[in-house]
Amino acid sequence: MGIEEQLCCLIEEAFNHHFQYQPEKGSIALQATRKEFEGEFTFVTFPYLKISKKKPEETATIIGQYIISNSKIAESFNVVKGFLNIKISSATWLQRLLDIQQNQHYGRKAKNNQKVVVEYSSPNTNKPLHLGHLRNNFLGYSVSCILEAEGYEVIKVNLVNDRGIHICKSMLAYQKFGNGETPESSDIKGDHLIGKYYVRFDQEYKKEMEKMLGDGIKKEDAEKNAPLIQAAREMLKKWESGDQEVVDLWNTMNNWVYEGFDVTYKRMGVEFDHIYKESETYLLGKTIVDEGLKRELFYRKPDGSVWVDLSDEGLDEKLLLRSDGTSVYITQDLGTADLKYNDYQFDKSVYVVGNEQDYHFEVLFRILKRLKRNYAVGLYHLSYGMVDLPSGKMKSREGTVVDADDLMQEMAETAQKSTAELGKIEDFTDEQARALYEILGLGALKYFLLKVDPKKRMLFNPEESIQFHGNTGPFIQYTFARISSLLRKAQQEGLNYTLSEKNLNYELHETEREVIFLISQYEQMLSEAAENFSPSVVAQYVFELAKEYNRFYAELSVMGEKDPVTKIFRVAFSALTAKTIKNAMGLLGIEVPEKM
RNA sequence: GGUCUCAUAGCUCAAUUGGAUAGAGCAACUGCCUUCUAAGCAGUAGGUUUCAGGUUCGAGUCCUGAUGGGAUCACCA
Repeated sequence: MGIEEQLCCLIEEAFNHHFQYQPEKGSIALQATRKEFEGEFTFVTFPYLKISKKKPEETATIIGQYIISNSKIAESFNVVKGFLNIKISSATWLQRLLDIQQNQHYGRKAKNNQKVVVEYSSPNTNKPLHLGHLRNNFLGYSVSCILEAEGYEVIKVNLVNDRGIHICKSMLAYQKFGNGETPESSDIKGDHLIGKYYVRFDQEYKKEMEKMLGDGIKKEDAEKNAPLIQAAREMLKKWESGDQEVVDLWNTMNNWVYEGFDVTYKRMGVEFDHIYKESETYLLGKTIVDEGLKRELFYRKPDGSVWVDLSDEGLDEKLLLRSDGTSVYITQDLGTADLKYNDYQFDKSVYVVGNEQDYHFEVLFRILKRLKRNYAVGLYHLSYGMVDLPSGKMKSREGTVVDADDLMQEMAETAQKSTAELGKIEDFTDEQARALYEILGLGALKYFLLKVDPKKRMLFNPEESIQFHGNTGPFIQYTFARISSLLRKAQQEGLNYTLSEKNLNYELHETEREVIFLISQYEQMLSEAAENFSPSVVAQYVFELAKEYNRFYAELSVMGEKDPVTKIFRVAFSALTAKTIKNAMGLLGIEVPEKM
C-alpha cells in the first residue's frame, strides 16, 4: 500500500473513531502540501465540518493526532486554518525508496489487457512536413509511450492522405514543368521536391486567374474554370479510373515522398505499426451509408445525395455522399473506423488531429454512435492547438512555414554551438559528438512542443523560444548527465549502493525529502498523463524533479560524503532520480545523454 | 451571423480539476566555480488572473453577460 493510501485509511479510521462517520470509499483526497508549509500531504477539512461539528482547526487537529498516535508513518503534523499538513517520517520515505530500488518493473505498470489504437502524423503526400506536424508527431508518439507504460497494448498507425485533388496539383505541375527532374538529379529530398511542384502549381494557377480577372471574368468563375484546375480535376478522374500513365506518375512521385518522410520520421524518432493509405480506404464507407439508409438513420435528397440530420443534437445536417455517388471525407472516416476495429478490436481509438477539425470529429463520433457501433464509446479526438509563429499563422502557400527538416537541423547546430562553447566533451569522437548534438537538439525541440497543454494553441518563436537553459529539455538532460558522472565515479570506487535496513535510520534533508516525494509520485503522474492524454503532465513533472535534484546537488555532497552509510544512500538516491528522469523523458520520446 | 474555444507577470507557460499568500522559465538586477559537470544554485523585482455581475465556507477554475483573439459552419480535405 502506498503512503497516500495509508494516510487515507487512517483518516477514514479517524472519522469513524471520533465522529462516528464512515466516509465513502475513495472519497478522502489528499493534495501535495504547498512549499511554504511543512509537510508533504495536506488534508482539507472544510468539506467535513458538518460531520465533525467542530471548527476547522479543531477537526484537523483531532485527525492529525489520530494519525500520529495510531501509526508510525508520519512524524508530525501542523494545522493552518482548516488545512492539516502531514509530515511523513524519514524512515517511511527511506523504506519507500528501498522498495522502488528493488522493484524490477519500476516505471511500467502491469498490462491492463486493453488495446488502444493511436492514429497520428497523417501527412499529405504533396508537401514536406512542417512545425505543425512536429507537434502532432511528438504528441502522438509520446501519448503512445504513456499509454503503453500505463499498461495498454498500443498500436500506432498513420493514415496517409496520398490521393485527391491536391496530390494531382503537384503531379500536374511536375508533368508540365518538371523536365524529368528527380531527387537524384537535383539532390533534393523527395518530399521537398514534390513540395516545390505543389507551390509551383499554385503560382501558375494564380497567374491564370489574374489573367482571367483582367479579362473581366468573375472571381468565382475564374477559380473554378482556370485551365490548370480543370486539368487537375481531369487528372483526378483519370487516377480514379486507373489510367496507367497517371497511376505510374502517382506511384513514382509518392514513393519519392515516402523516401523523404522516412528520413524525417527517423530523425524525429517516431514510428508506426501500420500505415493506412487513403488510396486504399477512400472507397470504404459507402456500404455504411447504405446501412444507415436502410436503418433510416440517413436520408436521400431528390438529387441523390445522402445526408444525416443531427439538428436534434444541436448540430447541422451533414452530407455523407455526393449526388454523383462519390464519397466525401467523412464517408471515408466512417469506413476507416470500421476497418481499424476489424483490424485490431481496440478498446480505445485515439485520433491525434488538430482542433480545426473539432466539429468534424464531433459529427463522426455521433454518427458512429447512432449506427450503434459498440466501439464508439472508446473513440477519442486528441485535439491539439495550432502552433503560431510571431508573424502569425503558418501558410504553406505563402512560404511562412517552418520546415521540419530545417528546424531539426538548426536545433542540432545550436546544440553543437553551445556544446563547443562549454568545451566539456573534448574526449568524444566525431560520431559521439554528432549523436550528442542530435540528442540535445531534438530533446530541446520535443520538450518545447510537449511541455504545453496539448489542447492549447502555442507560440513558437524561432529566435527566442528554443533555449538550453531553464525549463528546457537540455536542462533535464544535463541533470541526468551530472548524475551519470557521479555514478561513473561510484563505479570506479567499486561502490555497491544497494539500499538495506541499515539506511533507514538516516534523517533526510529537506531537498532529499522533496526529491523522494516526487519520485514516489511517478505512478500517479503517469496515470494522470494517460487519463488526459497529456504529455505536458510528464514534462512538468520531470522538470520539477530535475530542478529539485539540482538543489540537492548544490547543497549536499555525494561522493565527497564522509559517512559511508550516508554516501551509499545518496548515490542510490541519485541513481533512482536518474532512472526516474530517464523513464519520464522516455515517455516524451526524449533521450538522455550519459555525458554532455 | 450560428456553434465551439481561448484570455493569468514585459514575453512563453503552470496552477493537483472548487482550496491556503496565483507559481516556473525567459528577459532585468545581486551574489556563488581552489569541492562530485556553472547547460547549475541562491536571491531581488515583476499580478485588480480582460471587464461586470452571480453561485458558496472558499472562484484563475463553475454560471450569466460584455470585450477581444482563434477555429468551424462547403456536393474541400
